[in-house]
Amino acid sequence: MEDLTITRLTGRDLKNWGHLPGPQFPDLLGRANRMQDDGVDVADIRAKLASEIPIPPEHIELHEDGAVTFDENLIPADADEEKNLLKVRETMRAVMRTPTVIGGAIMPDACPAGPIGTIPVGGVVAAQNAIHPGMHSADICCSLMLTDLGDADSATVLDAASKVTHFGPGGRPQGQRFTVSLDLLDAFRANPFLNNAKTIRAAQEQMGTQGDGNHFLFVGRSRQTGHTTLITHHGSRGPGAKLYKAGMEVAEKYRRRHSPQTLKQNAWIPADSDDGRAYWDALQLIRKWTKTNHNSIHQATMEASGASAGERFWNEHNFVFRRGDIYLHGKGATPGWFGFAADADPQGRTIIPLNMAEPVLIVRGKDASHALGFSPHGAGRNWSRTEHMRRLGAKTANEALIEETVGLDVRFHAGKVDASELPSSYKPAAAVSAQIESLDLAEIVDWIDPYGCIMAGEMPRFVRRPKGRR
DNA sequence: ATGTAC
Repeated sequence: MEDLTITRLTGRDLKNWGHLPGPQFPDLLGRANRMQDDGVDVADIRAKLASEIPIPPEHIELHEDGAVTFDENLIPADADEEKNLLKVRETMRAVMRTPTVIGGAIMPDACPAGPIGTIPVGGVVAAQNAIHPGMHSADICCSLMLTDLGDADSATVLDAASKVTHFGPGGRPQGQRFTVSLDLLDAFRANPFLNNAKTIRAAQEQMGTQGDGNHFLFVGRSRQTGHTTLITHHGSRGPGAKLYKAGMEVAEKYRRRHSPQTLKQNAWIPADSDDGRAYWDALQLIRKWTKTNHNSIHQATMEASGASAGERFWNEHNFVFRRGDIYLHGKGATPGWFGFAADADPQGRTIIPLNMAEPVLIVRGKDASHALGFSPHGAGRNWSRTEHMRRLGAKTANEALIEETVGLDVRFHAGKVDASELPSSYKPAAAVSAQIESLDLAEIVDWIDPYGCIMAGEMPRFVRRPKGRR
């Protein structure tokens, strides 16, 4: 005789049918049981609920190793540079496996940054319909701005700048803050990636600040015009760092769902999603804030020195640029095609610094296809900070500074010489200049010979407090 | 890069 006992449906049955546990699960099971109580056949119940089985997330596989290639625009000059190139190559090769990536390039100043598979400094990555927060660097919109100050006295300008600019961590003290447009702050509040109390506060407190590391304020003289020239280098400071973090978090959610094989640092936000559109908008707002940051320091320096401004232009070298549906990520790479930004120099000029003792190059990019349209952003480093200290040997940072910056007025805001910013810490400037031209990346149209500069200077190393104690 | 995870 047939057994007519019907076992009551459980969550296990639903899972066997393909349903997934979640907030909707109790209701789903309740409905299944009620149908069963009403005498509905189990097969019919299963069929009735089938439309509620979630569609599994689409998984996107990595590219085969070597399937997507990148262009090398780097001529190593010695064993150190050979070693550097090998490391850059290895990390770039891993980056190229990212599913969204369709191409890449390295610049003459390329050097590794972070674990294998992280876009190097001096790296460019092209992705289709994807924004990779980890590929525009944490210092979103790190950039340079130049103002022609005519016949202003260089010493007067540098002294004035020393008084008005701000280096080091954090923002300006109360009473010395620069104003930030209320419209810009409102726009921050309207963007889901920027509508954060700490981001807004940092945007207010850190306007008119330059941070640390390789950021600088440089005064020099143009070979073309003979004019005194002010150049600043910094990025989006705290607000940008916060945006970077928020972007990485959202990208990580997509990565886990759709491409867990992709390296964490190469996670992306689909550009055509709501998240993608909001993140793109947030990048443009951070860019606007950064431009204002440069402008405010130039303006304050001019007012304090009595100089009047001639032409002014700027360019970012850590950013994402859109050409068609391709998103070009530059991490330490200068965009070199005409009109890379609506507010770029109408003459197509961009700014490439080398080191504190060398002229800053003014170039016109050649939109070289073998460089994805980019040129380098500086001289690049061959060694880590510790390796550089080792190579200085018995020489103190102060002695090295005196030796390497004869005739220049170099000031460290925090007082101590930062050895990692000395000229000897960078690749030979001449080699980078030569490669810009020999590799046909850009035309050098002017040189701003150094008078002097201000940098953050060495700061005491940050040590985190032991966990659980204060 | 950032007062370096709240």
